[in-house]
Amino acid sequence: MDKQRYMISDAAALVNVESHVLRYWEEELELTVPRNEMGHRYYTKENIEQFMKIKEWKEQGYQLKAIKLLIHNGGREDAPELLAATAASEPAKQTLSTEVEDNTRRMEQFQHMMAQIVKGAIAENNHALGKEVSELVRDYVLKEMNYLMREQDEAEEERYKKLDELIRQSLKAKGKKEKKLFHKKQEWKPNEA
DNA sequence: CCGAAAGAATTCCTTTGGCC
DNA sequence: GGCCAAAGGAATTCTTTCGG
Repeated sequence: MDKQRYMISDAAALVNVESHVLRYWEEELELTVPRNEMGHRYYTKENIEQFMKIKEWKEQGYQLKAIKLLIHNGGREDAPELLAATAASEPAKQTLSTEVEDNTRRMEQFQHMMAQIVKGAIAENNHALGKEVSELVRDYVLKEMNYLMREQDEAEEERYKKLDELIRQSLKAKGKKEKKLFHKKQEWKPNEA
């Protein structure tokens, strides 16, 4: 099967970008573009489609790092959603109803995302991706842990407040009782030397 | 709000190799 | 040898993000 080969100028024209952009993307996204006998790049239809997809993602606002992840994730259909979910994690925090539902749902999303990412990384057996994924996961874990721990801290603080309040009330009640007893003792007051 | 820093994209320049 | 196309790297510009 002889595939049609395009020169960089042709490919650039087809993708509707400049040739240096193709070289730049190739380098930044760690793409493998075949070379001919002269060492010149040549592009197949698949390559061009890939670059078209990259351009589309760029236009949707994805950064090259994210696109790199998408590409090495095998162009999964749900990959953009994964990234979008990561990017939107902050505002999403404010829209949920109760704390319990919030935490449960977040943990589920977190677990789901972790599973998807790790699955992708293993499937690809790609070290570079592994590094990228670990960085992504690390950041996400830190954020999540920070958020959950802060919530936990607040809950604990609230508990301590209540406990403190109870102790105060208890002491107050006890104090009144003792005062009563004291007064009783005073009333009783036996003769002393 | 502004400046610094970082990332992305572009421009410019030099070198190389094929072809006439 | 001159021309053209392409590679590659350095420098520059533009855009976005972040901290004070």
